[in-house]
Amino acid sequence: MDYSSVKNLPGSVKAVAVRGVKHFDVNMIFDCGQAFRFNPVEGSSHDSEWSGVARGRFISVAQDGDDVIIYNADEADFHNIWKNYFSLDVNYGEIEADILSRSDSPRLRDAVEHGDGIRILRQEPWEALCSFIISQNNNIPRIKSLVSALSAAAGTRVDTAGMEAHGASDAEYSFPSVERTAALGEQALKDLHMGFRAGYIAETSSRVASGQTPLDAVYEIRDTADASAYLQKLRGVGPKVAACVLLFGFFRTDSFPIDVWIRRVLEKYYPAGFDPKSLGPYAGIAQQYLFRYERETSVSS
DNA sequence: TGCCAGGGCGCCG
DNA sequence: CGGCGCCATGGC
Repeated sequence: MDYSSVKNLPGSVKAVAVRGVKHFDVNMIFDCGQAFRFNPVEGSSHDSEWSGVARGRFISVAQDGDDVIIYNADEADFHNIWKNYFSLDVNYGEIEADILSRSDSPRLRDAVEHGDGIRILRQEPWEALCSFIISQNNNIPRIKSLVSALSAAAGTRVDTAGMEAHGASDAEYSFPSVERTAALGEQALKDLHMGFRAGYIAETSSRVASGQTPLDAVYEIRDTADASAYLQKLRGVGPKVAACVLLFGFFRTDSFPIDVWIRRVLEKYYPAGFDPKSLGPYAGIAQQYLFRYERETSVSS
């Protein structure tokens, strides 16, 4: 547990305060490229605040030191949904210690120190799968734009009453179910500017929705390499996308996505080769620290 | 303006 | 199998 107490807050909008939160930095969590539907809240009265749609609900997550306030959620919602979504039932202190115990790389140590506060979100499998198909050969701002457009086109309206001051637009939409995505068809996806990804999403969504390759089956696959191979049966899913889906959509923390940024890290600091298994059961979380650290230290240089 | 982006596919040796 | 060109699009 990385929090100490939970309590409803009075106010015009329902809100829940989570106190004594550890290893939680809302800016890092939503700005590390794992989720694409949250944006910073302009004019927030908190130190930092991000809002967006997850699990079919519009929420805003504000942070002041060790206090986290979730707007448009109450204590029951926290225990039913958000505790799990933010993996607050997981002890990140132990995870960081485990990672560091398996490597003497000063680079990794720096990355972990600077990345403390990142948490892996437990996103829904189809949202993760579709989002990371969209992510291929794309940049994060445009990924967010495309995921937002897809949600508006095929998602359903979510309640934003009273959330205008927390970044809610006139209309917010859930991420579309795989069935509704499949119903869109390839041409509609092209019209959303998905480009060459339109065919991938059309084919994969109908294959999943029809039950030919159900995502639930992944839960039954013990070995992560086998789970990756299963996902790669889907069109538009290669090793990188599969790894991201396993890490962000199934919380398989040993899954280690290798993208262009991580490839640079490995080439520079592990020229003799690198085996993700050497980082243990939380290699995927270590990857997040390295990913953020590499991007952070290479901006305008 | 041109390079690049949290890659995968198809083809070629 | 390993390497390579291509794929649409727009951010920077």
